[in-house]
Order: sequence, then C-alpha cells, then structure tokens
Amino acid sequence: MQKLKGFRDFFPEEMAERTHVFDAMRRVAKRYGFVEYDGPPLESLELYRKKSGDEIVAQLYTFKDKGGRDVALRPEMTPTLARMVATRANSLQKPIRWFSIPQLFRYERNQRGRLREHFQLNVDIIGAREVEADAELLAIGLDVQRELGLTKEDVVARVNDRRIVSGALGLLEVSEESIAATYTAIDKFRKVPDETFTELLSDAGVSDDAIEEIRKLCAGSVSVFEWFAPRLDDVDEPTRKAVADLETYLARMTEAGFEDFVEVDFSIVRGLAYYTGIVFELYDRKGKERAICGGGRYDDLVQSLGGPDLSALGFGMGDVVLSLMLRDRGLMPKAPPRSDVVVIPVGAELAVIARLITTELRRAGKRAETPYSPAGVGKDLKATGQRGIPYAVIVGPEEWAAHEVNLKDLRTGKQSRVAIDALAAEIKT
RNA sequence: GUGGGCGUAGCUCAAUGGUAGAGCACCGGGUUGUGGUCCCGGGGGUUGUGGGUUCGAGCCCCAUCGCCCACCCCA
Repeated sequence: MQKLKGFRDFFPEEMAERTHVFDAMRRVAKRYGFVEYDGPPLESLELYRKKSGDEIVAQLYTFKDKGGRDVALRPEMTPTLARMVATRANSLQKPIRWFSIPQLFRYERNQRGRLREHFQLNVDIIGAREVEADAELLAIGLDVQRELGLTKEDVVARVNDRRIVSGALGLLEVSEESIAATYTAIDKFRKVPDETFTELLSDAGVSDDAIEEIRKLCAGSVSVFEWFAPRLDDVDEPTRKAVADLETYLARMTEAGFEDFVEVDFSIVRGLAYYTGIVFELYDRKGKERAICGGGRYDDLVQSLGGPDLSALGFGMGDVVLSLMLRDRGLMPKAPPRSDVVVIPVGAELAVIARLITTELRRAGKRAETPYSPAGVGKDLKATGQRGIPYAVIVGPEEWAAHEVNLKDLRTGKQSRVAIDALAAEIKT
C-alpha cells in the first residue's frame, strides 16, 4: 500500500515542521486580534460552481455521497467563509477579522510547491473599506515571515491595485474585448521572454504604443505614481482614489516597519477572478519558487454569493512553498520535541521507584519517561543520549537510601547528586 | 491534459547480460552503577509492477504504475 499521489505523510520530523509553521501563523494572527474559525472540509459542489471559475471546478475533488448529493473537498476557504459570514452577517460585529488554517484539496497533477493537498493560512477582514485594513492584512502576512526567521533579504511583497491597472488600460484605450487577455499577459510579464509578452498583447489587439507603456509600467522603469501624475486630470474618480490609496497604503506599511519588504509592481494582478482593489503576492527574493502568499481586496464577492453588501479582503498562504523556503534557509526544527528527562533505575528492584519519580516529575510539568524494561544503566543512558534528551536521572540504591538521585546533564556529561524534593526544579527546560 | 528525467534495503548509492552489494539507520551482543567515538553479529529486497528477447535480465525491448521537473492553469 502506498499513499495517494500528491498527498503527504507527516512522520514526526515533518509534523514538527508543520507544527512550527502553524504555531507561528497562529501567534501572529492572534497578535493582531484576529480570531480562529473553521468550516467543513467537505462542501456542496454547488458552493464552488457559483463562485469559482470553470478551471477551478475542473480541478475539484468531487464525488456523489451515499445520498446522491454532489460534494467536493474544499479547494479554497473563501466560499466557506462567505457562506458562514452571510449566515450571521447581521449579528457579527464589523469589521470581522478571522483566520483559519484549513487543509485544501485540488485534483491536479503535482509539481514543485504544488500538491493535491496543502494547508493554507487564510486571513480575512470583512466589513472594512479603509485602506488601513489592506495595510494591516499585508502586515500580518509579512509578520508571519518575520516570525519564522525570514527577513527583507529573503522575502519581497509585490503590491498593486486592480483599479490602477484598469485605469491605465483605459487611458491606453485598450478595448473591452482585449481586457481579459491583457490581464493574462501582464500576469505573465515576469515569466515569459520579452518577445512573447509583446506577442501576447499584440494578439490581444493592444496598440504598439500601449504595449510600450504597459511594458514600462511592468518593468518598473517608471513608477505608477510618476506615470499617472501628468494624467490625473484624464482619469475617472475611482482611478484617482486608487492612486491616492496606494500612496496611503505604502505610508502605512512604512509606519508598521515593513517598508523594506514592499515594492509596487504593476505586473501583479492575481489571476482574473474576483479582486477589486489592492492586491499583493509574497515571493522568495532568491529562489524561483512560486508565490508564498497572495491576496487582496474582493469587495463584491460576499454579495455575489447571495450575502449582504460587505467589503472584504484576505490572503492565502500555503504551507508547501513556505516550508521549502524555510528548509532552504535552515529555519526548520530538525527533530520533534522529546522528553526532558529519562529516569533510569540501577537494578530491577528500583524500577518501581523510577516509575514513582517519573510520575512526580510529570506532575511538576516535566516531560518525563522511564524504560518499560530497564536494560542497564549503560544501555539506557546510551539510548537516552542518542535521542537528544538533555537529562537522565539515575536512581541507585545508595543514593536512594538518602532520598537522593543522580541528575546527569547529557549535553555536558556533568552529574550531581540532588535531593529528591529538589529534582524537578533542577531540570531546566 | 502535454513533454522530459528517474525508479535497486528505511535513506544515499554500487553491481561488462553471468550467485544482488556497501555506507548510514535499525535490532542484538562486547558492558546487569554511567552514553555519544570503538569492536562483533543480525534482520531486512519478489531490483516499482506485468509481459517480451535470451541458455541466462537489476541491466536490452514494450506496457503500466509511482516520483521529480517543466508546460497549461492557479484558489
């Protein structure tokens, strides 16, 4: 028997890594006052038909349950969140600031950084139109990186605004029919050769002059602020607001101490789906990995799913790419946490004493164990040391007669006699 | 869905078409009051699977499954 393609076993070593990452995610999200929620891993297929594109639905894990209902393993958390929020929209105090670490599934051929199953930190804010919310959202994403030991040398946040792209394309007179293909081309700017980029836009029906302007914006040879400055009188109100919002956004990121992580990047448009405002993606500065994290504002989604008109924004941060990066940087724990101490009896008649001492140590909050069948001090000590356990308590008849034991620090090799009552306090963890 | 690379012990890898091996790991012993280095021994494999060629296949051929990489797409 082998595991299914694209699924993972978590042996204790991998589980230690997973726990390490999840713990960091939870600590950070809670630090910003967000609360954790979860939903069912299995949902009605209908939930995804409504919101997600054909491509997503084609890659769902679906089946008919025994009642004949079409069901799907959740491929993303947002529809579940939207459904949950819609259910209690009127009674939930706004803004709603929730996070979750769901396991998500997709039926698709796997490749580097992409499996059929993964965990994804989802952080969402619902009912906040202020750009301060956008800034806080990105700050959480970046703070998770920092919490795990990654720095501005490792991670870059590329940020953009869908309204700005839309406004720019309007000024460049890109036609309605060309918009979708133009977004796709912009999204590919950093992944395809220059000629291909030109070809994609040209095929979409974009003029040569417009292609040149789009290229300059994507490449960053002109900042979006410089580009829009002489044109602000020609654009509509939403675009003017978007440019102003982006400036405020950057100011807020600077206030929060993240300015070195953030770069405006016109080529970040986040697929075609449902984003309506500021969007961002987190990348490894060195590697060629896919995005660590992506998100942004999706103000129309809750309503489009039949809920009330609530603005919303959020991101998803998968565990697979992030873990690849942490392993690459040596920032993952090498071994699962073990006991603090093993209590080793000298001779079989002291095994009962060793068990009693072990019980007392556990009551004192120490992670303690004693061998089921003591094999001799030498063997038990060897096994304990090999497992990386820092302390051994050796219970010998002479010492025990004085209500004392030997406490050995396996890391230094130093050993001392300790009164039984003082033992727990001597084991530093 | 398309293309490419790779499948030998738990892991890393050997083995002209001629008896399947090593290191690490694991288990036991040397050593029933003191570990990590050391010495000795042991379990482990239908060489991913199924066919074919051959006197003989881990090796050659075909198929299939799995893993990896890229493409497509991206929540």
